[in-house]
Amino acid sequence: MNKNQKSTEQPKRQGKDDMNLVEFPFASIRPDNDKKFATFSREEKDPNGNTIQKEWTIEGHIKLGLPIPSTEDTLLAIIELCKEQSNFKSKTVYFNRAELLNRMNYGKSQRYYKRLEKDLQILKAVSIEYKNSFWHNQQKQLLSRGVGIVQEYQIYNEKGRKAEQAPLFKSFIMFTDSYFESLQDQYIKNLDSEFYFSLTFHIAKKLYRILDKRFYNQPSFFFDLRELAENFLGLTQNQATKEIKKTVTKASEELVRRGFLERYDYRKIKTGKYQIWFYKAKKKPLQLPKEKTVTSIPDIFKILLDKNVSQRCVNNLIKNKEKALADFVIEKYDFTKLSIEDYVSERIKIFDLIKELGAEGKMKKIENDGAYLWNLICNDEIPESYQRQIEEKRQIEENRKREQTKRQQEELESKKSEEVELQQREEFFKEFDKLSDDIKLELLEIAKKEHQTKKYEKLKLEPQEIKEFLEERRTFYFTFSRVFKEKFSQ
DNA sequence: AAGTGGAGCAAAACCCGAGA
DNA sequence: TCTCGGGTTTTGCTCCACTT
Repeated sequence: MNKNQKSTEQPKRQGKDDMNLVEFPFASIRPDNDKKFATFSREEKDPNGNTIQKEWTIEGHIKLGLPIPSTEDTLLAIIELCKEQSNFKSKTVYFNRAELLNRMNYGKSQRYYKRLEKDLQILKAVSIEYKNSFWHNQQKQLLSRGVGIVQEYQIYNEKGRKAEQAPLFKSFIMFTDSYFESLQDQYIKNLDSEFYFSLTFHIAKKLYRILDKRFYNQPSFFFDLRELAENFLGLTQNQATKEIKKTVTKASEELVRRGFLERYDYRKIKTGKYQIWFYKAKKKPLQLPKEKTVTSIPDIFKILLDKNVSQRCVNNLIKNKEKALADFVIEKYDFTKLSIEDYVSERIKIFDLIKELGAEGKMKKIENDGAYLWNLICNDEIPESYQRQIEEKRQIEENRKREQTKRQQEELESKKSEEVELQQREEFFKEFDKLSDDIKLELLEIAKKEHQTKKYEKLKLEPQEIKEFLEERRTFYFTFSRVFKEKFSQ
């Protein structure tokens, strides 16, 4: 951020998200210029419990193909701009490429400029056909509808001079009437665009939007893993489950790391079929947690002396406070908000960590403690390699803690499910005892055939032996009890 | 048969310095 | 402030050997 910018607080960004677009994969994660359209469909229940078949087809640019993840980012940034510029009163949105890229947290290299142009080309060409899947917020019903997004755009090269005021000399995009109307109908939700654009993985971004919508009125939500991957996130169809898991895990991890999710977990339904559960974080971590114990001033300076910082430097620091530090350090940190004691205490912690790494042989050893620490305080000089190591260490510790809580959670859940299973077993054997010998044998034959392995193919048991056998063989018991349920639920 | 781990690939994303 | 060029890293995916 430019230091010369006005010191007044930046107005809060007014990100908005198109709720119809959240529901289906808009951008293909794996770009393929030859693929000109994609269709997705799924069954859902309407509020009355009726099953509806939703379908969604997106057609891309004749040469450039389907939208890519950045196309979706560009669209969201433009929607945000539209809200900021006219509160959805005007379908024309003016922009400057550098500012738009900045908004999306992208760099300003030529690639991004080219990509932005490509995104606009694609947005202009894209057409979406909703079948039973376009929610009309005024009619309050699902419609079938075909819409384009961008009717027209212009890129004006601002190079070397400021954009002139006349609209002719500005870059702009103009939404199509139908798309603009849907924006005005307010089937849009707030989007924390600062957070959204700060996410690294495109899949994490999409997942964030989907979950943010779901979490509106409930703290947890689950999806069928494959359905989520293929029909919401837009991952390649028919990938092996473990591949889907790998990708979805990566995205979910980022959302946990960034404090949006408290946790997520997989539940195996049957072989190759998983549910994934997401739990919303209770509080959004707004800032780094403050240390509870702040060492008092005299203690801090004693520590400095203990670590061989010279008396002269310490005196200077006591007398002049932050003015004892290098100018650029004073500029870098806001000492109206950060006390000098906290700043020094933080540096000492960093120093201790670096020292520890040196002792472990992971880093070059510090030769002169006092000089090093003073340099760390006065010039804020933290070697990059040390920073990396510290970051690594922090991550390892964080992961360890997360793993621990996850394990505890899993143990608790498995205990619970064990209890449930025990109860079910008891109930099952109660019913089982009532069966006649013939039925028991008949069920055994069916279960042998339906069991996932063939190892019981030649099993011969007397009716009175079946119960004991089932009590000992857990997996076979499951097959048997399933067969039992199927037979008696008819 | 389903699941895991790792190597490797192509393309996109990212980074950074230099020039207009 | 915008554009360009290049080199490096990351990402989504496939393939294969191995384990459960």
